[in-house]
Amino acid sequence: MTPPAKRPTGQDVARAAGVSRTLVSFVLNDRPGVSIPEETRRRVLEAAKSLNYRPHASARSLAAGRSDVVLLSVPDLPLGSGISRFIEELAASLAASGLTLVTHLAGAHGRPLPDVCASIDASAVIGLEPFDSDTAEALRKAGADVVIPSASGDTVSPTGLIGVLQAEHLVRSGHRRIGYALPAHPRFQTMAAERLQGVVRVCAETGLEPPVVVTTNLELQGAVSAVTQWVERSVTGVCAFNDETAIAVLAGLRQKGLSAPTDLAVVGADDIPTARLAIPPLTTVCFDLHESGKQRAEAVVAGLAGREPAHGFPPAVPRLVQRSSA
Amino acid sequence: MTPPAKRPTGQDVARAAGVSRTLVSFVLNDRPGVSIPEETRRRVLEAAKSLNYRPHASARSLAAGRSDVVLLSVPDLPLGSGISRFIEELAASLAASGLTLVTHLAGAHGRPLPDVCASIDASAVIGLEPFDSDTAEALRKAGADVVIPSASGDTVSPTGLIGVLQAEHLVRSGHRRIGYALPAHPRFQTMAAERLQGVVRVCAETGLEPPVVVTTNLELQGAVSAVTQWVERSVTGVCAFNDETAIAVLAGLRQKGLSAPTDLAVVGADDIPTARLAIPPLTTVCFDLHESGKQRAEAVVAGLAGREPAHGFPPAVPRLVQRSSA
DNA sequence: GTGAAAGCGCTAACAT
DNA sequence: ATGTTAGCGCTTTCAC
Repeated sequence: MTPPAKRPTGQDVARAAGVSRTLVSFVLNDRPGVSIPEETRRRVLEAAKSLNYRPHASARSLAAGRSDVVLLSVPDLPLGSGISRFIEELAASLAASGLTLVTHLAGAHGRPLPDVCASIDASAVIGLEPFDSDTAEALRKAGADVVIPSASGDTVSPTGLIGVLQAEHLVRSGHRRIGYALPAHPRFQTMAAERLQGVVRVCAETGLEPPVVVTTNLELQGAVSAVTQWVERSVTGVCAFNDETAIAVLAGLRQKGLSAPTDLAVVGADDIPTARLAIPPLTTVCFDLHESGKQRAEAVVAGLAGREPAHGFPPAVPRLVQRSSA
Repeated sequence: MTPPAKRPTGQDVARAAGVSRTLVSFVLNDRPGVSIPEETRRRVLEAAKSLNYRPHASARSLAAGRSDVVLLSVPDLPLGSGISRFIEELAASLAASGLTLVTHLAGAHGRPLPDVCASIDASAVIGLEPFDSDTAEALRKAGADVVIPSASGDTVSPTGLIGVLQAEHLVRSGHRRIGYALPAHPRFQTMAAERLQGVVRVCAETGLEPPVVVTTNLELQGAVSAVTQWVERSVTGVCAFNDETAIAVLAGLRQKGLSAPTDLAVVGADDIPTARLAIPPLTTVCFDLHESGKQRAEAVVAGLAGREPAHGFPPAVPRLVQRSSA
C-alpha cells in the first residue's frame, strides 16, 4: 500500500527550483509587468514539469476569486451534427484563452443548471439560446460572472425561427394547408411547442388556417396514421419537429404508396447526417452553429475581462437546406 | 453601478443565525456523530436559505481535499439515443449522493482529458469504456481519485465487441464473404478501427478471408461506389461502422436497383432512432447503456468512499437488434 | 454541544 | 526584481 502520493504543490516546485513560492506563481502565470531573468524562469519551468506539477484548480480559483471553467448547457438531445462542431470550436477558442469548457446535458432528472454551475464554480455559462431573465438571475447568484446569451426581447425565439422558416418555405411553394408533426417523446415537448409556435405564427400572418397538428412516434404505424390524417384533411405540406420525425413521415408516406413532395411535402429540422439520404432527400432547416463558436467564446472572454459584450454577437439564425422532399 | 454584490459566506449565515461558523458547517453537512439541538439547527437552515447561501465550491474542495465533481468523458458524437438515457440516469444517481456530473466531449481540438480533469478538479472520471492504463495513470495524477472503467485485460474491447456481434450475425446467416464500411470522417477513425478489429477477428476465427474494407462518406455517390466494389468482389454481407454509414449503404444499394438483404445484407451499429425507419429496417448492434448508469454511479461513490469497487459492475456488452436488412 | 484556531494551495498586495 | 505576508471560504481537529 503506497502512501496516497500527494500531488506536488507550488511550494515543492519553488523548493526544487530554489526560488520563492511567489516566483513560481509569476512564472507559471506569465504575469504581465514583471520581467524575470531567463535563467530563473527556465529553472522554474523545468522543475515544474519534472515534478509533473499541476496547479490545484480549487485553490487557484479560491484565491483568484474566479475559476477558469465555462459551463455549456445543451438541451437534452438529439445533438445534431452541427452542435458537435460548434462545441469543438467553442472549446478550442476558450482553451486558447486558458478557459476550460465542460457541458451539462439538461436532462429531466439532472440537477438544475444553477446548482451545477455553483457546484463546479463556473465563471461563465453558455446556452444555445437565450436564457430567460429568471434563469440568468439564478445563474448569476450561483456565481456565474457572465451568462450568454442573455435574454433578448425578440418576439420569436431562435428556436421558434426554425418553425418560421419551415412554414415560410412551404407557403412560398404554394401550400395553403399546413400540417405539423409533433414528436411523441415527452422529452421534446417544450422545444417542439416552441418550434410549432413559429409555424402557427406564419400561418396567422399569411392568413392561413392554423397548422393541422398531429403527434407521431418514430414507428412506421404511427407515421402511417399521421399521414392518413393529414391527407384526409387536405394538408399538402407538413413541417416536422425534427428530421427524425420527418423521416418517419416520409416512411409513412411510402408505406401508403404515396410520395413526397407530390402527395405531401415535408420539411424537417436540424439537418442530421442521414437527412440527405432519406427518400426523397429531406428538405430541412438548421442553425449554422459552427460559425458562432468563436463568437461566443470571445463574448465570454470579453465579459470575464469586464468589457460588457453581452450583445457582441449576432443572434443565431437558422437557414433552409433545400432538397427534394419539399 | 451596484457594487459587485458579493455572495453570502458561511460567516454571514453564522452571524445571521447567531451561532459560530463551525456550527453552520456541521448543520449544512449533516455531520455524522454530532447531535445538534433542533432549534439551533432550524435557525441555521433558515438563515442559510433566507440569505440564499451557497457554499463556495472551490473553497469547499480545497478544504475538504476533494471536490464533488464527476467528469464523464464521451467520445465525439454521434450520441446514440441510448447514451442520453445513460447520462440522465448517471447524473441522477450521482446527484443522489451529492455528486455533480459534467461531461466533456472528447473532440479533436479540445484539451486532453487529464487537463480538463485537473482544471475542474474532478474527483472521479467516468468513461464509456475502459481507459488504457496510461490514460488512467494520467488522470490519477491530474487529481482523479477514481477512474472508471479502469483497463480490463480483455483481448477485445467493448467497442470491438460491436464488430464481433455484427460479424457473428452475418456468419450465422450464412455469409462467407464479409465487407466493412468505414466512415470517411476523420473524427471516427479511431473508434472505427476498433470496431473493425472485432470483425477481422471473427473472420479469422471462422476461417474466412479478412473483410473487404471500403471507405464511404454519407453521400449517395460515395455509397454507390462502395456498393459497387463489394458486389464486384462478391461480398454478400457488410458490417457498417455505424447506422448512419449503414443507411448510406442502403441508399447506395437502392440507387443501384439492388436491395437488402437479398443482394447485400447490411448491419449497422448504435441503433439510432431512424434505423428502424430505414428501407428496409436496419439490423443493428448496440449497447444497453441505460441499465448501467446506476451501477457506474455506485462504483464511483464506493470508490470515493475508499471501498475498492473497481470491478463492481459487469462490463458493458452489446446486443443485436435484428430487423430486416440482414 | 459549542466555539476557537489551524490550515488546504494558491494569488496578490505589500515591503524589501 | 524578488521575497514576505495576508487572506480567499471552507472543513476539521481540539479545547471549552
